[in-house]
Amino acid sequence: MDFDRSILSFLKQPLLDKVLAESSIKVFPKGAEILREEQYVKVLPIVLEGIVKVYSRFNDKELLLYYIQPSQSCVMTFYASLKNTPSKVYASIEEEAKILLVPVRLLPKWLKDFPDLNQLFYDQFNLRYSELLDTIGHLLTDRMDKRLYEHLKNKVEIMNGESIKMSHNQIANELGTVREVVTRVLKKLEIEGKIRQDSGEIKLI
Amino acid sequence: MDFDRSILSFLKQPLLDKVLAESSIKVFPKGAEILREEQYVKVLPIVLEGIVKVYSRFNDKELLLYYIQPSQSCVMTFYASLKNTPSKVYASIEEEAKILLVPVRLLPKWLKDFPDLNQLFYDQFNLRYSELLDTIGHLLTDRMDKRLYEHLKNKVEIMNGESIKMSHNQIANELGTVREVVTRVLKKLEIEGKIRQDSGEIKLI
DNA sequence: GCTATCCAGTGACTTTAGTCACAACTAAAT
DNA sequence: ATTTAGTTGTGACTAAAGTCACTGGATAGC
Repeated sequence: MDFDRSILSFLKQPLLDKVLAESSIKVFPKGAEILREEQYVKVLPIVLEGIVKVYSRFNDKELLLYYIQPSQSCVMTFYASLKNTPSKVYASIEEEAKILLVPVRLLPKWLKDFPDLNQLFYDQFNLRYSELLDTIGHLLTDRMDKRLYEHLKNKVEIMNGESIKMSHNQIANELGTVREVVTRVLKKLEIEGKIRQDSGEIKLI
Repeated sequence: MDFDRSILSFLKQPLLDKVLAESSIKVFPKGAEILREEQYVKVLPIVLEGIVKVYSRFNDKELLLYYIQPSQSCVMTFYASLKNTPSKVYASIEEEAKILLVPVRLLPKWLKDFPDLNQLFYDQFNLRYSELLDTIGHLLTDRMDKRLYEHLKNKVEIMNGESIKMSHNQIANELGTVREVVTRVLKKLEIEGKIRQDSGEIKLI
């Protein structure tokens, strides 16, 4: 159980002890798929380190829904587990992640014994809903150049890095568009002096 | 307190009595705005009869988010009230509605005393999130003709009526597009024999 | 009646994104 | 070293949606 306890500060004693006693910790490598659509869920993941990406797929198009950062959980998984319904989304590891796996069979009891825990999930639900609303707003009103630029800006912030190492194709997927469009728009952003690309890296300016 | 009690069957005794004792019922006329963005909320509405429309606005464009049908509540309002944060969405009356207004100051206590109540809100949150996901899916993959047709189909189903009486402009707003596009696409759907328009009514076929 | 306002219809045009086809480069694999 | 697969860059084209400008109808208020 080697991790920074302050990450779980949202869990008060004595709940924290109970959770830790029943849970396990696992490290997942970059790129690992941890949740497939239609999958039934048996553990609730709480991210301790790293970044998890949650996305949806429509026909052949994908769309990034949100990132789960340390001390956040996947509220979609929570609900799916609570109701024992299959997940509607996918999750994969964006940056190698250490994840606390909480067995869901104990959740109902904990929610009863520690009602404050509900707050946590309400907050997450609300957060994700708000993000989705923003996404819709962007889809509806912004053109690709703005969407792409905001996406990149958001990405470097969340990864708290300098640059982005992704293929144009991957980026296109996250935005629900196609490679050529990304290539073209990136070039345009480069000419406008907003980004710089070299050797497969994209740097914001 | 004149309404069909079975609509509130999701509230078990003795909570139901407490809620009814503290709440009031009000009838709102078609078109009334009951929630503005950025508004702080003091009552949680539970729809007993009629339909409430919840929508969002991005710059000048609107987009329909969901309908609240009888026995449903507005989970966005719930959260806003719980956290005392302003609402991010708008709500207006689509069909004259009888609404139970539950004062939010009592909610925290009730949630503690009757933990099952949380389920209700989780369900609503999940429902709304799923709907929003669908909306995004349609925005991302469907063209206007399909979006419009599905929208109309959905609308008659929810209103359980036969036809739709709305101006092209209103429809355009709900879909986040403009009047001319709706006019044109409706004409196209009419030629394809999927709908019929006469004297301001749209009938599905 | 006359006028103001809202609504539907439509042609012409522009813009944006997506599609197609193909060339050139890189890096890993045998 | 040669093949293979994945990646980027581009030009030409298409399709969809949005914009503009204007028409004629319907309706409500005075």
